[in-house]
Amino acid sequence: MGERKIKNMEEFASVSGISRPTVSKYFNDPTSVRASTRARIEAAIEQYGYRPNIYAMNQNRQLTKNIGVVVPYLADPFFGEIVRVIERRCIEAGFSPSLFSSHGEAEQERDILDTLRSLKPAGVLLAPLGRLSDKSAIEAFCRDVPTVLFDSNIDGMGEAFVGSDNYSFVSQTVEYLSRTGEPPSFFEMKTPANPNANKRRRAYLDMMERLGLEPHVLQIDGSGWAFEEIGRKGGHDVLSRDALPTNTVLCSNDRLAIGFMSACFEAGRKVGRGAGHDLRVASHDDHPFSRYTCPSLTTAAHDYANVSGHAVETLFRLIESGGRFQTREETLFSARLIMRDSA
Amino acid sequence: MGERKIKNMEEFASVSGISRPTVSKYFNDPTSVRASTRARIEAAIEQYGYRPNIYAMNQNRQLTKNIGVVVPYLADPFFGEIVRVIERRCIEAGFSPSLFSSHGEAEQERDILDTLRSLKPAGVLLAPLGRLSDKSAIEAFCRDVPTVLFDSNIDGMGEAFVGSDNYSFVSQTVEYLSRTGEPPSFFEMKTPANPNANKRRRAYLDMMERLGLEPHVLQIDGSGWAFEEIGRKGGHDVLSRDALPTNTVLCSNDRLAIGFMSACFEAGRKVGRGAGHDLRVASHDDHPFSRYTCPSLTTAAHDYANVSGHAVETLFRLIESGGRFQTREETLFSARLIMRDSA
DNA sequence: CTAATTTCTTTACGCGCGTAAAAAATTATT
DNA sequence: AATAATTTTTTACGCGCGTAAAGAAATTAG
Repeated sequence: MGERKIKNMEEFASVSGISRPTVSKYFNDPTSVRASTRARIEAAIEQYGYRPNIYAMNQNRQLTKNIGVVVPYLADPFFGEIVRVIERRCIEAGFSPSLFSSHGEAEQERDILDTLRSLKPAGVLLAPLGRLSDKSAIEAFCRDVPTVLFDSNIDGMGEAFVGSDNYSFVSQTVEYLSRTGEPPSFFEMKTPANPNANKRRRAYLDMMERLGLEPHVLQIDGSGWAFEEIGRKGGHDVLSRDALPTNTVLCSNDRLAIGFMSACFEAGRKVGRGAGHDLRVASHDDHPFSRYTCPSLTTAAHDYANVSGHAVETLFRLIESGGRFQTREETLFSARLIMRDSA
Repeated sequence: MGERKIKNMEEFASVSGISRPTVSKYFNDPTSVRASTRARIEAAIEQYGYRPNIYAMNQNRQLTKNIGVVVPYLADPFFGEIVRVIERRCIEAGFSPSLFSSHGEAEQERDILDTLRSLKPAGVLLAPLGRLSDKSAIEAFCRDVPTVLFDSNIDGMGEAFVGSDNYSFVSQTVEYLSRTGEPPSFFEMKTPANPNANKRRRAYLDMMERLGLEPHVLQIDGSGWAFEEIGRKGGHDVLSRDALPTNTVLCSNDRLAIGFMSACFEAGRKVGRGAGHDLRVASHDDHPFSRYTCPSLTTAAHDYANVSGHAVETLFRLIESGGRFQTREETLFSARLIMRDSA
């Protein structure tokens, strides 16, 4: 690199000694040209630092090499991790990921889908808001663009869903908690934004019944995505009303648990197991910060690596299959119980 | 919306009864056409749901309407918030933000700058990795693309920098801590990734000298972005070595403090002020989770709103000025002390 | 109401690349 | 070495839009 600046593919083709259509073919798919030709082109790229104009490239291509990645909420470190893996895999496979966050708002989600449509992506990985999502907008989008849903499912939408098996989270925590101490109450938001929450509540009720235990669901007020504050306020409410039937609380998710534990601390209730502790708290998700709560939070971990990895692979297969699957695929990965000090 | 599908601008122009060049002008800048014309075009957009092909639009435009937004680390909720504000403001101003995260890796940062170059953005908001950044790559990039740095500064690069005044963080916390109790030691990573860390250490040393107090810096091992774990390990090390000269610790940033407090809890040391507590911990950043540590963390808050708001405004001014400022601007916003329960 | 000004229409060209078709060159097969 | 199969070159067109220039139309000023 260092020669004079190449203006366009015509010029690049001439300095590299390869015809323009072949160069164009190379940029569309490097493996589609003979190895010796590929080497010459790559040497020239190295030497001249040429990159084709992506706008001109994508204008006529029926399908671009773009992949849209949409998450509901960026300030949740959970998605930060997922996105990191997804982006890396996309780039390795020769795609250009475009990242979008709905920031918890349905209107934003709609706008993002609109924007994505005009990006003509080869495929989209979409983690929808959930309950708040404009279902019909998502449905219409999925009809036009090959889409794999992840994290939270919406029945029938997209060609596939990849996520965690909520039942496996709850069954493990409930089993563990009731085996090692008093049975848990279930602490959750009254109107949860995420459909996973409903699955978890049902799993809780089911597991308690199976174990022959009396279920007890604590539904707290609050809406939106400020889970910690909702958990804290709800926690204070529950504690002051003395609404806990046992000394064990199972939170629907870690962020709620972080808030709840903060309320416990403020109310002078000691969280942990064994002598000298007032109550046990456990939760689900293995949020990146759950290791650092005081005490560290016993939780059930997403199989982050498999969820993100399999979501990407599914999308690649979908793209290769021309954007449609015969039948909608649903893949759920099991959780892993992480025993720490809170329960 | 609901009529037949419009294929291109030619067709849209004819159904809307406006000539194509005028329609083109409208999409480039809606205010550049007469109000009555604008109304007719917008009615037609509404009716036919037409959106111009962004690839064709951007191909010939010397300057696109894209704005690149680059953050060093997505899994940090701090940046999630910043990005939310920035994106909203960009969209309101008629730009299309493209979000990128370096995920803590210099190579990724370089690749992102490469990608951004080919996006031909009108401007870029860049929060660099800091110490790890490939300075020469950033410098070369800033020469080609109008760039405003934010969060962490690199001397002389970009046309402007917008961030927080690290001195104001530390001076407030040091002043508060030494006024209300024993003077603080400063707890930080030996080789911090972020240049803000160095400014904070110097501010600590300076403030302690001013107050006529003996400074004491605790530099702990570890590199990378897993601050909580580094803080926890370093915390255990410091506590077990009995290396604290006073009962007060000031952490360089909240994530480190979260780890440190986790170590304190594990070691049975009670954090907080007043009787019955072993040590006080304070920190800087007002990380979204700092309210929910146990005890809640006393810290100095970024002026999030002003930093993100002013960064965007500065970039808009820069774009309007043709991409160059006479002299590099530096804007620092002061921190606000948030007194909670940890100190 | 006329003149000056602003806005719009008409016409026309080009951007950088995708892509199709036919011919030429290269490589593989027998 | 001759034939078949693959890959590349040549030639050519078009995508959807930006944009420039000249003239027509609409608006504003006087």
